[in-house]
Amino acid sequence: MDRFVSTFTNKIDAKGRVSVPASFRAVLERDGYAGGIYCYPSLDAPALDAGGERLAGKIDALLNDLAPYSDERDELSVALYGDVQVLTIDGDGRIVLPEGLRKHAGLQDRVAFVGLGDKFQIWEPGRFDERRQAAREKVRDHRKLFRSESDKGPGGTEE
Amino acid sequence: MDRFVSTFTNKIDAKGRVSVPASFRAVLERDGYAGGIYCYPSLDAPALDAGGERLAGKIDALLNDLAPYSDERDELSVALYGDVQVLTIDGDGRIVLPEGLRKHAGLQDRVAFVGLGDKFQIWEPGRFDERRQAAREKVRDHRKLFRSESDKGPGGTEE
DNA sequence: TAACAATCCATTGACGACCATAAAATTCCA
DNA sequence: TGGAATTTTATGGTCGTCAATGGATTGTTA
Repeated sequence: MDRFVSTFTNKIDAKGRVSVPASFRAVLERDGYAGGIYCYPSLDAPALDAGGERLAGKIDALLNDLAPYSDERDELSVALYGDVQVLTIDGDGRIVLPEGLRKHAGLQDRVAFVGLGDKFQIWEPGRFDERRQAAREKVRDHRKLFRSESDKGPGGTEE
Repeated sequence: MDRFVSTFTNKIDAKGRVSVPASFRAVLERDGYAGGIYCYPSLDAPALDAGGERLAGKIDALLNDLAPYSDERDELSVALYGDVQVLTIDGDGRIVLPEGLRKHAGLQDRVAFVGLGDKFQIWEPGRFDERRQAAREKVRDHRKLFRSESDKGPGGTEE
């Protein structure tokens, strides 16, 4: 297992600690884990993006694609790096979410960890449900991409 | 046998476990089985879609067609990865269906496994019957196309 | 020394591994 | 062909382990 998959909802305790799902921790360790996870506010959602070294590498790559002194790159650099927090994982697999991050995602007492393949997001569970409903509507539009293979009639051949 | 065929109805026990039909397990092992099955809510039915590595590969392929950091991809990722559960099969060939999935399909104490070729669906038996009735209505309209088929239904094992 | 952060310890509840039984299908043999 | 024996499959239960959670204790710094 080398991708973040599935959704897990955990509780924030009185001291602001949350357990990172065990399966996510396993992925992080394979992913050049260096004692902490990179976490920053999602650019287009009331959520947090998080991941390990691979995610950090992708951010670098994204910025390197932009012209070195462009306004666009400067703004994106600030937007990404400026808000990045390196959250250490304690001995029991928990992290502490700083106030700024909690506020951006509207986190109260429970958080949803949502696996997205090479990164994962942290959502307030209620908001995530709303977003998921909306996303499913859109996937419905792409249904045709699944159709061609799975709806073939009897007698179809496989590879 | 490398495709999921037939319908089997099994029971959910007190711990939420269900036996995956033996013939389906055989297909999964041929399909690059890696310890679990991928399962998510069907987009257009009160049922669950499930399959092995081949199905997971299709999801990846769909996402890889989209621009890496687009909003569209993020949304689809949430809908697909976020809803996907990796269900491990225990030593006796059983899986546990999490609450969220059970709710979407309206599963109570019995489930119908419906083979669809390269994936299969999981239905609440009553709902599946309704759907099959509807399907028969349509088949009746097109009966001329199926002249040669004399007696049997969808080929299912029913009790 | 008060306040806060990091580490350690304890409880509990869920899940996985394992075993036991029953029903059904298949094989084998008279 | 009939029926007994064996294997496969479905289902039920038990027990141990680990993850999630809550609380305590130590350390650090203003």
